[in-house]
Amino acid sequence: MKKKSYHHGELREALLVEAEKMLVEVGPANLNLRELAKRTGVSSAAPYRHFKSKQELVLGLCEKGFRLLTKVSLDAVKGYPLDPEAQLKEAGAGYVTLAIRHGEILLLMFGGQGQQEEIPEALATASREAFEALTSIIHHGQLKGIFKPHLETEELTISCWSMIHGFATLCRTKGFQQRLPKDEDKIRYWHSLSSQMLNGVLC
Amino acid sequence: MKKKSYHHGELREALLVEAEKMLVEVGPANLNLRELAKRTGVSSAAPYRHFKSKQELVLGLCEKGFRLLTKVSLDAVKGYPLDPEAQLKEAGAGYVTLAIRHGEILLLMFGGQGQQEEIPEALATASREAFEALTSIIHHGQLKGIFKPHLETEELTISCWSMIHGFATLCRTKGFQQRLPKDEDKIRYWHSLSSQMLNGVLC
DNA sequence: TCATCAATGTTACTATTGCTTACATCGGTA
DNA sequence: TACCGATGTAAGCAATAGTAACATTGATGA
Repeated sequence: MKKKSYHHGELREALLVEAEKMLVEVGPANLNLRELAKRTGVSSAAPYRHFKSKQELVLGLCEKGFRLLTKVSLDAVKGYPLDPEAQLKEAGAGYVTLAIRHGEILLLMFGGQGQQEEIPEALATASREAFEALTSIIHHGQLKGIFKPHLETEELTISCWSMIHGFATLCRTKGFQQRLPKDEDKIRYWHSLSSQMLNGVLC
Repeated sequence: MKKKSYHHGELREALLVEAEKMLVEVGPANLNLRELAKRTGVSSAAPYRHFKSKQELVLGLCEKGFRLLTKVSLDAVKGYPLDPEAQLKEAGAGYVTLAIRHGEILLLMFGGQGQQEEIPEALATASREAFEALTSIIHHGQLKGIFKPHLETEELTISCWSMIHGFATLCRTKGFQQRLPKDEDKIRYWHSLSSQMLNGVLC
């Protein structure tokens, strides 16, 4: 049981966790710090000790999201150590799962909020690492001669990311939800799509 | 020269036009009705005669966006009347152009704002029509035997849309902007990518 | 011709919310 | 143990979404 002291102890992390829950409930437009503070059990000014502004809190969420994204690719590599093609498909499936479970954050990451003028170093790093993790899969696939080796690695990565990212974000639109109501459907659909989509990548 | 009367005349449309300009300048989070009203030259309460809430104005922007998207596909068909493959590539290029010119609206359409609980009929229709316009290209391509005919049309459409949509939205992320700073670069890049990406679709 | 009316705009207001300032409380440490 | 930096609270300001009551207009029909 948590001690109920004057100081919270891990307020920053608690705020991020609560913020995502709230995001799911009320949407990005209705996320407000007063309510968030109340839910977390602190005064409305307390969050400002950990985030300079509401915007910075949102960027904190984005950073978490990119780290999740990186983990998706890394886990895919671990899951199929010697099979870049399987890694790529698995990474895509993980991406889709992420879109289902943490869709609101994904929207922040690639949506309006996370795309402002000044991007903090921590966020830029997290974003770069996510891209590099996927690039690594592609690169190894090229070295093994499974993915087209005559193309630029980056170009191939962007191509793959476009497919994965596009499908994952489309999964979150209303019209799509009607076609694929259940989460399992989306994953299954991804596996079906990825085969034909990756035709352009495989040798 | 405009007449300066008590009544504006076309306030609804004027607000939408001004809203997009403002969106580009200040971002979705900082879009506010007071400033928008001032820019349009009316009082801060006037917009509420045309939009029940700020949210509804945003949905109005989304609707405009989907109509632009529909036009992209229809124009591609007109441009290459008998060549579904060229139509598809052209539609993709148009999509990318749209992402460059009206990126903020595209983010609203597939981002958080446009994805709320109740979607008005007009917006749902506009969205459906955009999807159908692309579906139509794919379907004709299948009938002509250019696109894989043994696959479900819808599945093929989703596959294509994922690729196009993914690349178009990625075009708007910071990391990407560094790699492809100029607009022409992005279009050229698209043409380069689309060839390999469409490998999974063509016969 | 002109009284009427619906549409559309304005002014004045409230409630909410982001953020700041001044003060309170805690845990670690010299 | 007395201090101090980190972290919390309370109170309040300014901006903004939305509402209500009133003003202006052009169209309509007796």
